[in-house]
Amino acid sequence: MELSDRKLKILSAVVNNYIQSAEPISSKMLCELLNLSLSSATIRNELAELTELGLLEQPHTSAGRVPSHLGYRLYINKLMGKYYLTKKSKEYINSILDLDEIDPEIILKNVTSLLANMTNFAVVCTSVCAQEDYIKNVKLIKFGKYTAMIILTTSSGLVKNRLFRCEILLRGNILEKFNNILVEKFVGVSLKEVTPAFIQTIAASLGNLAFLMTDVFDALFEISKLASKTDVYFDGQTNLLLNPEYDQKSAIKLMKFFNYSDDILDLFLLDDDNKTHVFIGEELHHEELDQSSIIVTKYIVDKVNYGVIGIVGPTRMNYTKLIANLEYIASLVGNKLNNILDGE
Amino acid sequence: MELSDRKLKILSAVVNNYIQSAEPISSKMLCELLNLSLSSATIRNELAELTELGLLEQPHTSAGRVPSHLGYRLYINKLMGKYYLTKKSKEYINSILDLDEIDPEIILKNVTSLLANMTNFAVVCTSVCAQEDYIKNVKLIKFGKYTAMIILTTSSGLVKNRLFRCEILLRGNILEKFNNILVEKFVGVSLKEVTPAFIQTIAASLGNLAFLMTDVFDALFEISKLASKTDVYFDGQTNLLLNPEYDQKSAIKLMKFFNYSDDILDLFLLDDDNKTHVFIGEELHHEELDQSSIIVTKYIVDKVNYGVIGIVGPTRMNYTKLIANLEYIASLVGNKLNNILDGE
DNA sequence: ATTAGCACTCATACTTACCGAGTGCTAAAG
DNA sequence: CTTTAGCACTCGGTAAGTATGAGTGCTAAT
Repeated sequence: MELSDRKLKILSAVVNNYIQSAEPISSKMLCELLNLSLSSATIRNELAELTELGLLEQPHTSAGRVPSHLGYRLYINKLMGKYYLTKKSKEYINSILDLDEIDPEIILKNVTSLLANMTNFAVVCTSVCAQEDYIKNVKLIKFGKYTAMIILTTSSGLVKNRLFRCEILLRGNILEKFNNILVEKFVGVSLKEVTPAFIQTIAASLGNLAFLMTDVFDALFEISKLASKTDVYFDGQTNLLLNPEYDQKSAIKLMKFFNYSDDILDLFLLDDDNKTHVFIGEELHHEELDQSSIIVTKYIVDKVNYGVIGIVGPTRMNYTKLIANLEYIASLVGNKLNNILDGE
Repeated sequence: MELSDRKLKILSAVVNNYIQSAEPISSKMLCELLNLSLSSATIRNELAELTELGLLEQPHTSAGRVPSHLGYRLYINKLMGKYYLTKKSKEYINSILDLDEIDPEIILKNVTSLLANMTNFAVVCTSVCAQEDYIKNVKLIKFGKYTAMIILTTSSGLVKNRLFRCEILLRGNILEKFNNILVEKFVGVSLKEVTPAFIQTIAASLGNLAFLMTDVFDALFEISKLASKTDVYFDGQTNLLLNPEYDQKSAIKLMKFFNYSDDILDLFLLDDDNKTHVFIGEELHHEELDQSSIIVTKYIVDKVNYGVIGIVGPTRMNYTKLIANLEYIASLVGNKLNNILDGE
């Protein structure tokens, strides 16, 4: 079914204005805004049909129109224009990100909080999904007579460390020996490969020594597991409280969802394409998020690896502007991490 | 001015019951609870005098009584009994903390979230305030042609790492040389001593080499600064939304305060004594916290060093129980960290 | 010093009324 | 066939009035 140009124009106007004002849009209001030299009655007819089609909704009989989820969907897919960031806001973003910082973890935390503050919504950001990550270096540092620390650095710039306890007395340069073995056997190994079975194989090749290294291997396994788990940075949850669409009750629900559910990340998983995606309300399939939308995109590192950055806010959000900001920041982050890892 | 025993008993009953019910306490209610074989009229007279003294308040003329800040203060200082944790809840706490984990950062994060979940309030916890902390080890790891990572471990078990960029090409074993110098010159040095001036002195003693190490020294300075800054773990902010005393508006104010104010830590600074402290409402001197109280205590590590753990909630909270839990957990954490650092 | 009794206060809930923004529909005009 | 003026209708929001009942303060008797 085809929609007339006029209908599309009207729908577009409703969405744009509702995003601004948070109030249902009336026929009279549209009359003024569109200056199509049409009477409000005509607009009303059009609105009625758009409502019939499920693209608009009425909070109650005597209220103006509000976009439905379908309406938003159409708007996002077809109608909304492209937003171009002002030079000023680009500069602002650059000024925050262009610090000398080259630690990926810190950069990503900064990005998350920057975006949360700029948008006044909640922001989720993941570390680089370490599909192809391998062990770049591993260090053992003596800490006490029976305690040591293992520090693992990966090809994607991640550093994880962990204290662990050894059953055997760590005297002399025994840790150094262990360290040499770890380096020899594990540097260059993909994180995914570091399984108990794999470690077992290595251990077997070491004869008696392997027995002394049980705790070291355990620690290596744990730290590898940790390093291959995607980190999730989450900021600005409380920003959502400031939005009129969330009353106390739904805000509480939302917060609980964010705090107790471990699978927020699932919401941000994307297909293979590198486009920005928008999920609206019910499309998220979580009752708590029916009034919320998510905009999510990838930042690409090293051509194949990537992380995701996403914004969570009420369905009534300024999609064009947010998408522009998000994509700009994602591209910056991608570049930045690329530069760092290029090992230049 | 002396208060009769009976008055104290009544005040105590008001606080105890108000903590439970969150509703103003009436004279009739007290009559039943106290079974002093007094009529409600007598109680009313007593209540009037306690109100006169500023220990109780009335939300409005025809409502029951609620403790004032002064009332809470008296209750906490003099009246409340000691709460003994049940074996079961001790066991519960132990079961969560007695994991094999020996990484201080992870332990403290766990403690913070455990306490937040147990109490349903917000919890703040600091890392060990590193007054006496010194550099235990420092490592340089090559990362790219011009990038390296510095990893600092301190005597209190802290590990901080940071990527940094070098102007000079990092070829051969040059980093190893630098590393040896750092270890030789800086291991054992107190974190507080690592100032630009101190570094300058060291550099001067190295002659030409110092020039090549500029970036390394910068990185060392940055990472020392980072390591000597107390970490603050904060959890359960959104729990506060669940409390009836915070309506949308005050909750928003509170969240803003928590998010944007860097000096939350100030609220938790304590004197030299090792007792648990309670700050009630206005005593905190922050308008946003007028309806809130803080309970805070120290965990002691190594006899002299300590960190703090604190609970933030509405003034109407179960002080005895919370104090008991807090102190128990603090002592566990102290012991645990002691064991780890004892280097056994 | 204690208590029964009573008038008084005030938050809460419920009803009623009214306003006005906005709609849907109809019938006339273009 | 499209557009529009006009009008009745709907319904959320606000305000004002009313009843209810829990709880108080005070007085006078015990």
